[in-house]
Amino acid sequence: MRHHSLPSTAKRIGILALPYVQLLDIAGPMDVFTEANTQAKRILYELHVISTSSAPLHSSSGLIFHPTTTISSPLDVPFDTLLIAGAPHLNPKHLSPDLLKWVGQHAPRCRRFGSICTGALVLAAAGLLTQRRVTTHWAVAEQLSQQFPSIQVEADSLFICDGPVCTAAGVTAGLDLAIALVDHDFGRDLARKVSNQLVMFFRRPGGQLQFSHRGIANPMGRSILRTVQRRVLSKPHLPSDTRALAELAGLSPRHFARLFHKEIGLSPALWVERVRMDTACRTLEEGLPPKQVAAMVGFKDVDTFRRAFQRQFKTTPAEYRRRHAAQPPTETD
Amino acid sequence: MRHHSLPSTAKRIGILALPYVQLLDIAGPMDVFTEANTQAKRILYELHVISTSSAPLHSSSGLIFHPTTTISSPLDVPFDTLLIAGAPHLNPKHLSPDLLKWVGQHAPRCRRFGSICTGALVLAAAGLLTQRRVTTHWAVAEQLSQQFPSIQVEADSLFICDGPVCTAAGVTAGLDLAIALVDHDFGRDLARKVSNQLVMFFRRPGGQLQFSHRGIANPMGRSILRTVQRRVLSKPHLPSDTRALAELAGLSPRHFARLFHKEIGLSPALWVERVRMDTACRTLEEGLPPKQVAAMVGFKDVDTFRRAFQRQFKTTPAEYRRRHAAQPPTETD
DNA sequence: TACTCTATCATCGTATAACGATGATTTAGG
DNA sequence: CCTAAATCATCGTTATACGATGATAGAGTA
Repeated sequence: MRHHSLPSTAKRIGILALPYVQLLDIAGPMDVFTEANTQAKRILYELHVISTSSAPLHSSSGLIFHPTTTISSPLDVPFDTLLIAGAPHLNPKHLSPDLLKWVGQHAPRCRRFGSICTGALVLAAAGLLTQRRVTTHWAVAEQLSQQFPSIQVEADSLFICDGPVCTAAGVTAGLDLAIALVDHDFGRDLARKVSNQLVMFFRRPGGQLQFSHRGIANPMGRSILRTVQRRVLSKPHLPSDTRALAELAGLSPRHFARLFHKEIGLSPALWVERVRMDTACRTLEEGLPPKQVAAMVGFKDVDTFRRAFQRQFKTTPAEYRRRHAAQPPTETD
Repeated sequence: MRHHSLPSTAKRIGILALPYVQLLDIAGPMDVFTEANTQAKRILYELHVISTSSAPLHSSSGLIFHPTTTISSPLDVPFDTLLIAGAPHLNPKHLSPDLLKWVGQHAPRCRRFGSICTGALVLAAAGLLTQRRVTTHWAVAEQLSQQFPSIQVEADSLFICDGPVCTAAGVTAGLDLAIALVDHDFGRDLARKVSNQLVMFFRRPGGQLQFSHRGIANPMGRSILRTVQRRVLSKPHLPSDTRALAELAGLSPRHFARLFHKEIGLSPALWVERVRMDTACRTLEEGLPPKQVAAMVGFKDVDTFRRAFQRQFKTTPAEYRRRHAAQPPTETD
C-alpha cells in the first residue's frame, strides 16, 4: 500500500469556482485533501482553485478569496482531478462560452473529473455527462434531467462515480465524495483517518432524498383531480388505490388513471405513495414511532411501510426518526 | 422577497479567523447562516470574518481570503454572536496579547460567544471558559483540560451550549452547532430547511469520541506492566480483571493496581475497558456483527458489551458498524 | 490486608426492527 | 379487457435495544 511517490507524483486537484460559489463546496474537498496530506505526512494532493479571472472571487456567503489560477493561464501540467464547485443560483444558460470550452477541453484529459452540488450543471452544459450516471443537489435534479435528457440523473445518491465521472449531491456531500476519492486513491485506512479527524462519518446513511421533501403538497390539474388530491392529502390513511380514487372522481379507473398521468405527470399510485411518504417523514420528525406512522399513512403493517419507505429514501423509518426527529430525551444543549 | 426588515434587527455574527485557520470552520457556519437568510427570504444574520490584520489570510488548506474587518477596527455595533474558528496547529501559548485582549473584551459583551474545533483554546487562553461546560476537537481535549483545569471539558459532545458559551467539537461539528443556533434563534422549521438544503443531518448520532480512537495502543510504564499490557492488547478476550493481571505481573492485586495507576494514569479496569472498546471499534469497522465482536473482546453476552460501548461512544455497536464499516453489499460507487 | 460504597457484569424478559420468502392484489400500459 | 411487472400483506426468523435485578468486581480508606 506504501508507494514512495516522489513529490512530482502528487495528484493535482483542480477545483473550478464560479462567481458566488458555495464556499462549502470548495472548503469541504480542500480540507479533506489537505488532511490527507497531513495524515500521510507527505504531499499526496496539490490543490488549485480555478476561476475565470484572477480577480478576487465572492462566495455566496460573502467571503472573498483568491483563486490560485485562471482558465486563461496556460497549464504546465494537466490536472489529475477536476472538480466543479456549485453555486446556489447557477444558471447553466448564462455560462460563458470560454468557460464551457475550457471545461470541455480540460476535464476529459484528467484521470477523473466531477462536480459538487449544482456544479453538475456546468459539466452537463459542456456536454461531458451524456449517458453518465450522475447526481446533483436534489433541488436541481429535475432541472438537470429535463434540460439534458441524455443524462442518467440519480437524485437519491450522495455521490456517484461512473467511470471517470464523479458527481456529488448537495453541498456537504462534497465531503463524502472527497473521502471516497481518498479511499480510492490511497486506501481505507487513510480515508478513515481523515474522516475521523474532520469528525465526519466515513459512510453516511441513506440517500440524498431524505433531505428533499419534494412538495407535492399542492394539488394541481383539473378541479376534479384537485378534489381527489385534497382528499388523499388530508386523509392519507384511507384506501387510495386507483379504483377508489376513480370512483371518487366519478370516472372509470382506466380513464381516471390516464387523465391523472396526463395532468400531474405521475401515475395515481406513485403520487399517492409520495404523499404518504412525505406525510410519514413529517410525522416521524415529530418523534412518533414507525408503527404508529405506518397506520397513519394507510399501511396495514409496519413491514410494508418500511419497505416502501426504504424504496424512496434508502433508509429505514426508525433510522430516519433518529436523525431528523426533535430531541429524544437526553441532549447536550 | 420582503427583506425589508430593518438592517439593524439582523443578528451580527462575527467569526474570528487566525492565521492558517481551518477553512471548514469558517465555511460551515457561514453557509448555514447564509442559507438561513435565503430560506427566510430576509436578512436574519449578517456575517463578518474578523482577522488580526487587514491582510489576506491563509487557510490551512491554502485558500487565501479577505477578512471583513480586523480587531483594530472600531466596532460601531457590537456582535450578537462571536465565534472563534479553529486552526489545525493552533498553540494557545503563541497567541498575541492584543488578540487575547480583544477577545476578552468583546466576547463577553455578545449575547453569546463560542468556538469551533481548536478555537476553544483561544477562548480558554482569554479566560472566558472557566467553570463552563465546553467541548473542542477530540485531539486537543486533553490538552485543553490539562492547561486549564478549571474548565469542564466534555470531549464526547458534538457541541455544547452552556449559557452564552457555545462550543463545537472538531471541524464539521461547526455545522451542527450553527444549525442548533439557527434552531434556537428562529425555530425548528427554519433550521430543518437549512439542514435539508445543505444535505446534512439535523441531528447527528452519537458523540465525537466515536471518531477519536485514542491510541492507548502503546504499552508504557515499567517493563512488567508493559508485558501485562501486551497480553491484554493481543488477547483482549481473556479474563483481564485486576486479580488476573496482578497474578500475571506477580504482584498483589492492591499493589499492582496502585502501581498501574501511578505509571499509566488510569486504573487497570478502565485501561482494559478502553483497549477492549478500541479493539471492538476496529473489528466493527471490518464489518463483523456486534455479537461476534462482543465475544472477541471478552464479553460474555452482547448486551453487556453494548452498554459498555454506549458508555464510551454514546452510540450502539450496530449503529457504529453501519456508519464506519466498509461497504455493506449495495454501494453506489 | 480488610472494609465499603459504588459501578459494572451477567442474566432474564420484552418490545421493536430488519429482512427473506411467498402467494394474492394492484398497477401501468397496450 | 388483458398481461407483465411491481407491490401488498403475511409468516417466520434473527438481531437490537432496553429496563430490572441480584451477583460481582473496582478503587479508595483505614
